[in-house]
Amino acid sequence: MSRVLPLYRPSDFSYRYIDRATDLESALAPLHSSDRLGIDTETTGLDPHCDRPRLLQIAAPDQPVIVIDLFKITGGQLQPVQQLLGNRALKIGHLLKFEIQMLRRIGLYLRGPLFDTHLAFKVWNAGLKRKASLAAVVARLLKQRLDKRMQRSNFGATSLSRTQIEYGALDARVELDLQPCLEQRLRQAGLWQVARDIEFPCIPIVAQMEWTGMKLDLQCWDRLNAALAVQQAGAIAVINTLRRADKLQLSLVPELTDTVNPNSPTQLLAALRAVGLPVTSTSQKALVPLADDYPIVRAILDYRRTLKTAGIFNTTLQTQIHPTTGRLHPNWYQYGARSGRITCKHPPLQTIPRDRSARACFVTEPGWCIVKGDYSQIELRIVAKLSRDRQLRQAYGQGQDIHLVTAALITQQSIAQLLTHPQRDQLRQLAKALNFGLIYGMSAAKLQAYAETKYGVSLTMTEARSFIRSFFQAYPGIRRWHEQIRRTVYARGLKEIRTLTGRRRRWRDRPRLNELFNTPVQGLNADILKLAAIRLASAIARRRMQARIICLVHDEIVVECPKAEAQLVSKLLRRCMIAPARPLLHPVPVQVEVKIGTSWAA
DNA sequence: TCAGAGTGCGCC
DNA sequence: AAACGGCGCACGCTGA
Repeated sequence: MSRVLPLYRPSDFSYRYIDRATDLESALAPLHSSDRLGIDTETTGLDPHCDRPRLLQIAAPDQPVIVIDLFKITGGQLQPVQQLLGNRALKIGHLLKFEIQMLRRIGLYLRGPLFDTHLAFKVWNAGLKRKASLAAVVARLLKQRLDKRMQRSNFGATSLSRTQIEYGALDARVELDLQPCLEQRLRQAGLWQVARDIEFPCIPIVAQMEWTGMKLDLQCWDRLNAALAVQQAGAIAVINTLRRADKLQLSLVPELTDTVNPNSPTQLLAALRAVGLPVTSTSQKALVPLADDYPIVRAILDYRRTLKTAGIFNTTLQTQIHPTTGRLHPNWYQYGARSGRITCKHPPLQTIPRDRSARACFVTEPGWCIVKGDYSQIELRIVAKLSRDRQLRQAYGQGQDIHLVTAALITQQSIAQLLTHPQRDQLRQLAKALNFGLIYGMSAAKLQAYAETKYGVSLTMTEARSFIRSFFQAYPGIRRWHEQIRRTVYARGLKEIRTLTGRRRRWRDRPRLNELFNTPVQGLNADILKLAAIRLASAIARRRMQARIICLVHDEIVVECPKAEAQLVSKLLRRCMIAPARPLLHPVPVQVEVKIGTSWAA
């Protein structure tokens, strides 16, 4: 049963509304001695490149909240505000990436250590589906109700109502009450380091990525889409030879029957069965084995592949180019995935096809270039570290091709023998499927399907089972690592697991084993990427360079910089990616590949 | 009519 | 018993 919570309204609450530049300096003076400041803005909208901040509310302990009207006080008059925002006090806010961008819009820069109550709540709750809005966090932690009715009111109005101003002041004030409460919980749960050293320092980078965005070469993109359209037309022509099964039976005039909609699994399945194909599903897994024998199946798979690229990117990507900046400004979610990974949408830059032709459309301004760094096989290296498997560690230690090593181990051949093996490439592909699947506890049935669809390797169930057996015999450390997680977490019914840095993922119900195997790996991967980005951003800032991080894709950092900075950026990028990873993966070596180019394809 | 679960597939 | 994890998006389909 949900009881109605009391309205949030601290007894000592007061505020001062400042709309004259002459009052600003004296109003802010008492706040300079405070070591923590609650920060909030009220804006005319959510787009930092179109909309404007109207109010800036700054709360300090035992002081009235200062509410500054940014329509009335502007430009150089805001100098005293910048002094405060740039000082060494802890800046506390909810979703600070947004405040940072809005303030930047009017030339104010928020500096100093940050404490984000949204992210702190995420760190504490990762894995649980809990709302993390300010009101939700206040309700859960302070057991009070935050009045949000003014949130969508018109903050662009010439004069603001008393209620609007008070509402803004309360939002800044509540940050001061939330922060110690959240910090205590994080400390008690052993999550303070993750919040302080990883999540909070990452906020300005995320703000920067949203603010800067990425440039799309529209002509390049159109050419790509034209080529895709041709491929797609070809595939559709083949598919159009299919007729809707229901009409096929009913109609005496086949010419008038409808062709099947290739996007409808139901219609497709019926049509394929009607022409005599032995299928029970139209999933990739079911269709791939038939592709060689039936052109129609090949056409369906081709169609789906081209549709994917064309569908998302032809229509949506172009419409998402910002009218003011001419660039794509995705939303980045710093704690988007339960594992701690960053996610991205509108547009989903992290799912842009990997081929050169697609990524080459992501470019930069004349005189600038793109430098990108990739971790080589970071997930498998993390497994080598966590499982302490001797084989795996040794292979990485000697810089061997890990997929080939696995191929050698399961076939009981030496690598030298394998190099001259007639099916060398196929065996390596199979080993790749094993490496990526089995570390997270994949079943024989799934392995069979996975090897087929992803790597084009056909296996019988018996073969799949025997490969799994050989895999774990070859890597007994991985088996022990699984066993240990099963024993110490799964069997005890624990509902959380952590990464090496202490990041935690929780479950409401009992987690599945596979999730328990995966989370420490994917989570540590996220930790490493964030640490690397933080290090790089600070190296760039220290040198007052113009370079900026514009995209993070799980094991990849993309930077944009003037050409003159390229060499230095590539050096820093490599150094900053290796530095945090090395101690976390020790003794497993880290490998980073850096490229300089004029597009994301580099 | 519309929200939402389901399918399928792009990325890591 | 059931079994690789993490996402976002477009689509057809379903049920209220």
